[in-house]
Amino acid sequence: MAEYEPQRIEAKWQRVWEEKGVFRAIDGDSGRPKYYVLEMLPYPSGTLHMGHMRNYTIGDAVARYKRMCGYNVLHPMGWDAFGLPAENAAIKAGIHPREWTNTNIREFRRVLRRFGFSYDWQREISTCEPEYYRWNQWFFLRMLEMGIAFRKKSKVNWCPECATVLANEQVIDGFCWRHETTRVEMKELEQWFLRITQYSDELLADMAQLRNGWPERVLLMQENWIGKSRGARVNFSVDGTRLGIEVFTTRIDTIYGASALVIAAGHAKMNDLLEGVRGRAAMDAQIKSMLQRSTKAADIATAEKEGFFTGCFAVNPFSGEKVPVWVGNFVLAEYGTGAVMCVPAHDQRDYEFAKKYDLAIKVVVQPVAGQPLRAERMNQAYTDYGNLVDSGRYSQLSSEQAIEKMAADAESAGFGHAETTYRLKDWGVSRQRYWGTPIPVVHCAKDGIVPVPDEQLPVRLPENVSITGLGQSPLASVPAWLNTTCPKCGGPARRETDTMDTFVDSSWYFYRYTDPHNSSAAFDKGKVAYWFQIDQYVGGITHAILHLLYSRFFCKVMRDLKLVGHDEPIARLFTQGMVQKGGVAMSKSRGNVVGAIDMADKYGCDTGRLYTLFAAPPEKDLEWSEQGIEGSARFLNRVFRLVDKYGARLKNVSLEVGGSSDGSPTVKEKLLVRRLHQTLKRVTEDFDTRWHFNTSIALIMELVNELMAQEPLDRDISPAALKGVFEGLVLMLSPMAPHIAEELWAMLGNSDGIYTQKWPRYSAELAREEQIEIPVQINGKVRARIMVEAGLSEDKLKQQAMNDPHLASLVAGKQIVKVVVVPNKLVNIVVR
RNA sequence: GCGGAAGUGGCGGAAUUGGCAGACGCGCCAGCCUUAGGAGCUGGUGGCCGAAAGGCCGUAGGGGUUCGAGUCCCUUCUUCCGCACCA
Repeated sequence: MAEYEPQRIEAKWQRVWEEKGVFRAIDGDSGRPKYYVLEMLPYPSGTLHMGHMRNYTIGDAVARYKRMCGYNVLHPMGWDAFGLPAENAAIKAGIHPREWTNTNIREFRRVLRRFGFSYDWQREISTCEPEYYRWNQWFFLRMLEMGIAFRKKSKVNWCPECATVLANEQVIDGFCWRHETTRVEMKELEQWFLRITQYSDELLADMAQLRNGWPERVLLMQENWIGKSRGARVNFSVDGTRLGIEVFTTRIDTIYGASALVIAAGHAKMNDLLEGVRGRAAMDAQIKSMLQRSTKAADIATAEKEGFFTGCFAVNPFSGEKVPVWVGNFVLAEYGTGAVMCVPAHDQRDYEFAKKYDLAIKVVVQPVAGQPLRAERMNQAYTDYGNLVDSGRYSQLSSEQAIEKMAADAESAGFGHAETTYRLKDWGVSRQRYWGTPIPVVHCAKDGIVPVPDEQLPVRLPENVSITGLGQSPLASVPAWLNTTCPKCGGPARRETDTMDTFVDSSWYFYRYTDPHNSSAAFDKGKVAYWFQIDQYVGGITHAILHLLYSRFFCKVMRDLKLVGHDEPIARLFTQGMVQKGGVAMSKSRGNVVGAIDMADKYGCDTGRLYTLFAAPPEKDLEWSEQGIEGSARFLNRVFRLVDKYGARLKNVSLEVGGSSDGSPTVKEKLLVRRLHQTLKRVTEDFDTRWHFNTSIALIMELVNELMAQEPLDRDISPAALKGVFEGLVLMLSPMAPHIAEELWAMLGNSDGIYTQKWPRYSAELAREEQIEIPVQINGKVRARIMVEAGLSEDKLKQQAMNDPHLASLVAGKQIVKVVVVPNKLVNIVVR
């Protein structure tokens, strides 16, 4: 009797798969449909734990299933290898970032291989290699030509801990995304940006293409992030000066109700406005304290509204009314125009501000129905649309009509116009760090900023750099690298010392997998055309806005460069839940990780895979349970023992998979074959539509339970029938627990591996039950069950139910009002 | 505050189209086997009443539609996630 030894079996089959190259994707194979399934590439740092493994296991199960269904599957893996931790390690331990990174990559590769994921390893990429980042530089130069990459002096988010600039997307509630306790500061710097805002509308509109394949909430988060808002700009002139202050409003229809103009503390015209105003010094002090306080978003939102009157008045261009100009802490300098009109009756924030500082509350929009509003009776703002009152010649228009007409009138009168604003800002990509892609431009005293010519790419990172984490970009301290000649005039020039945000690397990496070794282009257009779009992307929800938005943006740039023919790179996205322990996501810093290798050593990777798929549906968070994984281990052991017990007897039996034996099948044969096909049907459906692997596994467990219940399996069942059932079982298990499946397949006498096998087709005929149990209800409560022939007509089913003696006695003496019959499902007798 | 997702036994979860609530697994209980078990096998396991047959209750709370509701509608509550003074 053999014993299930997962480690031995797993190593053995991994070797076979490797030797036969069974996971290789074939470029341009026209005989089979293509399927590109991808898991988000990991950042090689720390240890791989079961949270990572869950992600890869889901992708792998799908890849293997699709391969069995006859697809030419592209399932690659690579490394997001540039980034800060490598540099920090260099500072701390004196290891070169490249060495640190490559050591981690080796470890990650070892773990992923240990789990037997069906990657085409020949396509492996690592973003820190010049062969890869060279194309980051190439794309950057194209974007420079297109005007999408540009330089501007701007206030940037600066993390003192990272000693570098952060993108808006990397600032979380005013703190660094890597350092939860480090407050992000604002600094004025010359920076490189990518003009993602040029695609704002398209990024929004093309979500229509993603509606069917992406989770609703990811699209929603992106939509909110882009934050499109239609409204109008209106210029208020400051009384007694030549100064104008523009406001942005989505509710121009309420402008007659404006009782103040409120500007942000950081408003660009603050200095001009306060010029010569009395009490200036006190105001400056207040402004300063307001500017310092803008920190954590959640605090800001709940903070008490504060402000002060500037002593200036502005003229409402519609009404000619003079309104006081205030500075308010609730107005954002970065959004819209940094100034708002304060309409207390129709905006809740304005209402609170007005209440505190005793500003006039003037109702100018009345609800269409119900009691008319009266300012003195209001205890909150009325923010819905309605009909205008006390609004000059616009009175009686509806809000909708007024919004359109007033914007048009403002435009023809020259003091405003309709405008759309976005929350999305251009993507700052400059980083004052070493371990990233050098930005391929030089600074020449004569010619200014000059792009490095394509043929001089890649601009390689110098290897001998002292990294201190202090001060300027580390690249500035390598004179041999820094000093170069200007490609234009040949004179002395200095290289750009900023490197690119690593999100640039991951914005297009999945294209490189289609052509990973191309040294003359980022990729061959034909290969991308063959493999794209990505049919299925699998990853965590954490990247809902950063990576997934940047990737969409890059795709559109590539399309405009005529490199790709599609608008969106990813047809379907699946966001799997996190693996938690103690109610929180596994992470090294929390110290609650369950190591992947530990699991493989203790139970075998098949058990680890099976458990992560079984414990919860893949989109849900999963709480790791040591007892749970024991259960999965027990199950695989049971299957192994069962096949082992009868395998020898079945080895030399030949058959059609899942077929029945000749002649008249026994009751046991019919039952087991039927169960197999019923299971097959539902497991196939789970793979094709829902990805609820937990129910698939439950069904397979039920099949195994039935087999055990029917023991002994060498009596009343032909070897061929039994072998057919066993083989079907093993094939179904193979995408989820591939190693043990191969072993069992071999134990059943097959010399060709499962990797040569097609996914079994179920037969509706064989799956059909002959006799089924029908619950019979009386007034909706189950009172009896009757066994009837399957597929019985409505009339006959009703008749059989009514003829049942037990039911007849229950119904006796009552009036039958109605009988509801659902063929093959149930009967409900309604009595009075 | 806005937006979204969710709420089912002791636990993870199942119920795919409105049709037997609790599949499957964990845990627990009892038994068998064993020198031994963190192994294996068999049976039981939502609550209440009952010796049993059986009955009643039960999917966060309340209401509704329906022959029939975990599923649909209204409403309240709770939890989690995202955004957050976005004008």
